[in-house]
Amino acid sequence: MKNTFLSEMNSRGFLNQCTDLEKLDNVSKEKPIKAYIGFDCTASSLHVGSLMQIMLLRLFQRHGHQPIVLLGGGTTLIGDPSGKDSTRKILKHKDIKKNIVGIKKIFEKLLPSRNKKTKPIFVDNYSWLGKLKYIDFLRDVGKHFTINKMLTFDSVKLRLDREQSLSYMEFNYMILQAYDFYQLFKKHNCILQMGGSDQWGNIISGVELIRRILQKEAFGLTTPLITLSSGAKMGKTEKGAVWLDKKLFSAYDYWQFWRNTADDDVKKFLKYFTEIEINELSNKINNEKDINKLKILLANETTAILHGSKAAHESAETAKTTFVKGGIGKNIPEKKISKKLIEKGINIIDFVFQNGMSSSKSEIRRIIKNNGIKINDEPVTDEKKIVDLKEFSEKDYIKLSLGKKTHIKVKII
RNA sequence: GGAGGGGUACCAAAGCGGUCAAAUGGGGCGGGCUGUAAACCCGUUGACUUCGGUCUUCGAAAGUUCGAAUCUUUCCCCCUCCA
Repeated sequence: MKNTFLSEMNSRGFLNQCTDLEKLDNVSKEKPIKAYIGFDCTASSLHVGSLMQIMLLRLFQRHGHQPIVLLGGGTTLIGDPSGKDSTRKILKHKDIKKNIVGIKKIFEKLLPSRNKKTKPIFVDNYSWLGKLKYIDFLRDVGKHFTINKMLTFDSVKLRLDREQSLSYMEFNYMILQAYDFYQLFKKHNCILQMGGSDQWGNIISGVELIRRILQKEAFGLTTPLITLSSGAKMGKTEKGAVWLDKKLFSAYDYWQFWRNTADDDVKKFLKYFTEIEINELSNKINNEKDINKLKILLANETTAILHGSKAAHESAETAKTTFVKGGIGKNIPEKKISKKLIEKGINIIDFVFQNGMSSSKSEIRRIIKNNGIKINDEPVTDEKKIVDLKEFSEKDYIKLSLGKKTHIKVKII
């Protein structure tokens, strides 16, 4: 294979399954194609769980193709049963609309749009699903699906096997997604649908629907499921989901998230989540003995892609001064406190509590007992300690730490 | 429609009148060792506390009792088997 979008996908480890790899490669070599990935609109932002799909769209663009981002304003009303144990709570239409606005912003940041030929096309499947007429839909689309076959798809089968209920509404999800593909094929000549491996069933339903109605060939391909060495789900931390929106998850935290990647996941993540040329990347991976340097590289690259290289640089510097030099970096969250309060003196527990480092005073007490609270890197041993101006004798701020990783700067104003 | 089993903390799961803020395991958190990793070890894991305690928890509500997660009644929800 030459350096095509598929060959790069393959060498970066994105390729899991494809309906017809060879043919798709040929078609995409001849001329630019369009591909789509659908995204649920269950929240107002996306989190790293969706990042792989976004990286895939960027890769697709780099090779001169045009991506279509399908925002599931219609399908989110139903809820995809794939890979889920139970029915999700049903969202209101107006919430979904709000979510779409938020999610679109993320994409606008992550998918370059300067080049007219590769700039992303945004569609909301509510625009056609919302207009469907039930009887017509059943006659035109429903007749192409057999219950026999639908029952064999994992999304349905697993639920039934486990005797978990699957509503008729959810049962229809795959038909709607198949119909989406059909619509995009017709309207935009979109010949490829991509997605995570759990989407395989839904994707091939669409490929088949297109073949049946239009007698045309469409393609589907999936990416592997990301598994962490720990077995946990990607993107969950003690602070909750790792959002791609700066307001929900700061650039510094984002950098830290990647910096804290487990050893066994680093190489894989570098391939997935950075855009370092693949040969160059392989060299780096093979020659770098110090795995921590690779983690820093990963954190720098991923943060630069999402929040810009300036934010990445600052986060790296902050981490360096905070963790390596034991100082206090620029991007450390800063809290302010009035001089008056400090002059009066404030109990350490209240001080930590008011700075939002923990939501429970009991927890703060416990952590103090375990030497987990530090002021300017000195452990606080007495939970009755009063914080006053003495602590600020050298500078107008102090470094307050909870555990090894949570540090804030408290400044007097 | 019939018969039975069950709902306990973040999750799983013990407890079945007082010694229960509730065993144990997982997860989380803090510490140690390290490399801001993994593994391992120690501590901790309802809230508040003047560290004496106080308050709120065992599906929901009402009741019995000096005293209830434990007994009674009603209600809600899950599951298994049979038809």
